[in-house]
Amino acid sequence: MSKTKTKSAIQPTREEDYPEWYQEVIKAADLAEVSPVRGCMVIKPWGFGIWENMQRVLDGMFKATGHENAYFPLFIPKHFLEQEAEHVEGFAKECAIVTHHRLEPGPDGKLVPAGPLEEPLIIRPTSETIIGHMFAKWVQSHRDLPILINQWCNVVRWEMRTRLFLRTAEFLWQEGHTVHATSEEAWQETRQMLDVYADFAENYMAMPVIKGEKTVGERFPGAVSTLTIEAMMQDRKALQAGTSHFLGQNFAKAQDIKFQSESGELQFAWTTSWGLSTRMVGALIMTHSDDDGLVLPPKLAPKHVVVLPIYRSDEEKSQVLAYCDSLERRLREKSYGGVPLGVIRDDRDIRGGEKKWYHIKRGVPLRVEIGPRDVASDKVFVGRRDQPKPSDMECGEFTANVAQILDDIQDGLYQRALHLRTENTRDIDSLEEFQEFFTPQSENKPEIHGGFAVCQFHECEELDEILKRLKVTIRCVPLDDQSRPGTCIFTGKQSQQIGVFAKAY
RNA sequence: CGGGGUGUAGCGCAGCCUGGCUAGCGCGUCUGGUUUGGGACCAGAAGGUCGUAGGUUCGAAUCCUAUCACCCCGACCA
Repeated sequence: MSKTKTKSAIQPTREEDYPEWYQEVIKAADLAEVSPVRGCMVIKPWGFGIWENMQRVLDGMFKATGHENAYFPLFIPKHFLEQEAEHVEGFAKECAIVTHHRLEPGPDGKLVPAGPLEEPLIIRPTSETIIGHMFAKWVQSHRDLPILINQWCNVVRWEMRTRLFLRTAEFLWQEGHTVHATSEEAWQETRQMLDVYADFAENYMAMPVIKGEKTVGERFPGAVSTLTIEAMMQDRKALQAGTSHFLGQNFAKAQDIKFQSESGELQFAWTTSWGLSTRMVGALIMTHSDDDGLVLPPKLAPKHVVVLPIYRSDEEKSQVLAYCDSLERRLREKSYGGVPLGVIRDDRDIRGGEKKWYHIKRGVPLRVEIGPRDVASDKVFVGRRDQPKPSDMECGEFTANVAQILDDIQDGLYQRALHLRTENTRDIDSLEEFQEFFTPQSENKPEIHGGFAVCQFHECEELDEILKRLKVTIRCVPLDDQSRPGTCIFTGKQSQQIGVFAKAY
């Protein structure tokens, strides 16, 4: 055992080459693959199943907080994007543009674009402008407010680098857009949705997050304030997992979203927007998976239990399968996390070991192996994805406790992730220590190092340069920590706030 | 968009420098057999316009030119 134990299902291991490990986990779990289209991925059923669960949970949360779903066009007329100055500047470089509406055969027989459009159409990188345009029509009176809208859709941002789920030219997300009569109410909405995201991350993804505010440099283009949830991946880098923006009156003024107040005067409205994308699937992978492949938090797993019948003769087969039928029936009556327990059976005619590893690599939380011996003793052989060794259980005990076992896995994953973050978060009060913290031992092939550094700081150009050199970014100013006066550890200037610093995706 | 690299079977690669029989290897696939509470073994088989277009040559995966795509390092980013 000790001899073979060193070999993991995924190679390289996290320690050996984290980025490569990440790619291999996706491949081994059959979540997605690169497409023939530059920068775009194909999400395969197992990966899309995770996203569907994310959608289901989040959609429920949005509706519980009073939001409604709607749909707006994929195309945005170019001049819409030009309305808000900072917004244009932030997104112009990464826009895909449609300039024609027809194809015609060219001289060499190949199709060439014809019928140029009078005004080019931008493929939405985000929908503030098109939705704001509609809002301007919908809002007349204070009685029309608030407007609480969410849309599930795809967006395109023409990025240079591609990493499956983390950064692709096209990705899926939800974007919430709301309009309010007062600044206070819009702020409250911005905070509320950040809390919804944090709730989702911690209680469904089992991923601890830090809630914070982005600094000016990291803010959403056009926003007054951007709130974020930041998570630590297993390579100790930070991943921005969701953002909620207080847009103030910037977009309302740019797009003329006005209403008549109770007292009859015309006022600009206050807007917010908030979004969370398929990047969360990447976050989930990098938070929990191990050197044997994907590990899924049960609350978002497309399936919870896989039943693996084991038999040789036809006689054994009928016995074992009958037993599986009855077990599966009982399991399907159960529910977990508000949905029926997801049970699948794998009775493909392949070797048992191969089959077992197939499901380990895909991250199915529970494997139940049933052979003639188990049938005879009314036991099941239960393998938990979060534990190396399977164990025998009374069949009745298993079916009675399956939800609790899944909860236990869910909780264990959260605790493990929280532990990693706690272990690798450090309060730092000198530049020397900061540099040491973020400098790998070996320069050529940097080992996993660093983490979250919590430091007193003051935003300025000098700080930007230091951070750029170290490839570190300010993740956020944590909301939980009250601002406190002190000295910037980088420049010695007066400082009013502390920040979380990390290398980031 | 700058700097570097790679395109050869479904996947991973060798061959290229120094041009030469019918382009190889590993994994996977298929067939047969032996196995069977564990990612097995043996034997056999299928599968390639060597990224694309042009050029040099008696002869090009190999040399030259152009082009496209992808990867890595920068700049940008949910």
